[in-house]
Amino acid sequence: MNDTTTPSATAPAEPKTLVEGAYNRLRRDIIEGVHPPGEKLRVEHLKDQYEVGAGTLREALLLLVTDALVVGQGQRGFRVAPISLADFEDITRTRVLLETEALRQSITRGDDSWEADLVASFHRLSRAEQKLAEHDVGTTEEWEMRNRAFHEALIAACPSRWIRHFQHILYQQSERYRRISLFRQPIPRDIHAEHQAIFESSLAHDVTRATSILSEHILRTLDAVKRMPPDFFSKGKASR
Amino acid sequence: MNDTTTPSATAPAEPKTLVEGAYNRLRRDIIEGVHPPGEKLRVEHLKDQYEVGAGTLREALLLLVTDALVVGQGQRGFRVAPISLADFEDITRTRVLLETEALRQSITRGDDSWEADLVASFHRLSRAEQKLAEHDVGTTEEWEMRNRAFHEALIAACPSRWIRHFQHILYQQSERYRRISLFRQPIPRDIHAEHQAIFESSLAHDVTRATSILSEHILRTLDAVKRMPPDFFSKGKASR
DNA sequence: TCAATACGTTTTCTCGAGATTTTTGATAAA
DNA sequence: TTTATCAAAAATCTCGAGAAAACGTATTGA
Repeated sequence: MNDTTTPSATAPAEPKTLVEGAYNRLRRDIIEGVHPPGEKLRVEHLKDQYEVGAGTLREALLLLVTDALVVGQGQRGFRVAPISLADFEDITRTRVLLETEALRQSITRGDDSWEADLVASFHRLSRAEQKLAEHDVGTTEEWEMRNRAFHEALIAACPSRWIRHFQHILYQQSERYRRISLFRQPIPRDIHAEHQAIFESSLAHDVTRATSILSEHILRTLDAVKRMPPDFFSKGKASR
Repeated sequence: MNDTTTPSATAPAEPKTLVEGAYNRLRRDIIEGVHPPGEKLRVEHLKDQYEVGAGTLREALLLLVTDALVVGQGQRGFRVAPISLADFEDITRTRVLLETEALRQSITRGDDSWEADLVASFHRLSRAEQKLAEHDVGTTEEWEMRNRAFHEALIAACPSRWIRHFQHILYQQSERYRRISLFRQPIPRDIHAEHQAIFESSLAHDVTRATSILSEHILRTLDAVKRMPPDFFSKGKASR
């Protein structure tokens, strides 16, 4: 929505300020689970870890409230936003609502340039999935970036900045759930096939088919998380 | 979504911290147009006006980025988010998408308690609209609060926190447009009749009718804004 | 007259220290 | 053992000053 909150997912874009730098690193660490859900985020400790002043780190935390990755309770500091199955179900269903609508508009309005970008990002994603299938270590990071880029390319032609903004937030949220759950067990789904089906029907401007497959694609991750051990979410309550 | 960003619209809830206090007052002033769109928000000037330190005011501005009422561009300070007809059209259509879905779920799941709250908030809104019709001065503030409360009561039974969160942001945005445009000219619409129709069909659990009327209700404000003088938005560019 | 450069001013960004508030831990009472 | 009270410790919130960057203005040269 603006420079401060969306530092361009494709090009990392050099942080122009210390606050932005701390914000970016903190966000990555939260999404990757370095700071687990519910953890107390003490300014005094974190300022050393991220090598910035106390005020600067506070501002970075405030910015993370924007992404709903951190919750602040006045006079009682900050915490990593907690997770729960109910929350992920909510995220997923809302994401389906927004992302299918965005894809519908994107396919309808998408021009040659949109198609070209989509082809490119699908190709990059395919390569990453190929490497992933060959069990190359250290490629999940790359896959995550390209998966995000692919999903953003799909809806890039949607003219609604607000839908894209909300989709960005929700994607970020679901990425957190995916990282701390899915990658701990082998992925049974043929994700590449799903992506290919979405890609081809989108390129063919088949709105009905594309949105339908995308919807299933997103919901399938919810099913996978539902099959996690039932006490998985309950332990992410508090750090003390 | 959390204490910091949603200080409970119904009960103003004493700000527990100076940052929250400055945040609340700044937000109100931006929505009411005291700080017009595009205005540069200089910390040095504003800290005296709102009687807080520079760092504190900076944090309040950061929080306003969450609501997309302020945009910050690293190393170049903050501005009131600009407005445009295209943006309002986007806000309105996205709001229709989310708010009709929320109402659908709310009507489906709403119990007796939801109905009771809805009846109460509609009554309060009706009284305010009565006073407004009698040209009582200084009641628009009250009407705004009750109108918001009514719209929130409608979707209160929607179980999705995320949809309600996004709806809250979009409502706030459209309130800004409404205040700086609609109330400058007499309101030709019979808004009370529209509200009554939404109220009655919702209470009757008539999903199709309720969502359809709500949709028209929201879109009608867009039509009204479209009839504003064409140079209305272009002057809200910059302050220098 | 216009463009480009250099200087001075304004503003933002950053940090560390002091004042409040919350939390912790121990002691005493029921 | 549990509950209540109170003091110490830790963390948060707040402020003002210094460093860095951006902006506006005046000067210079063509």
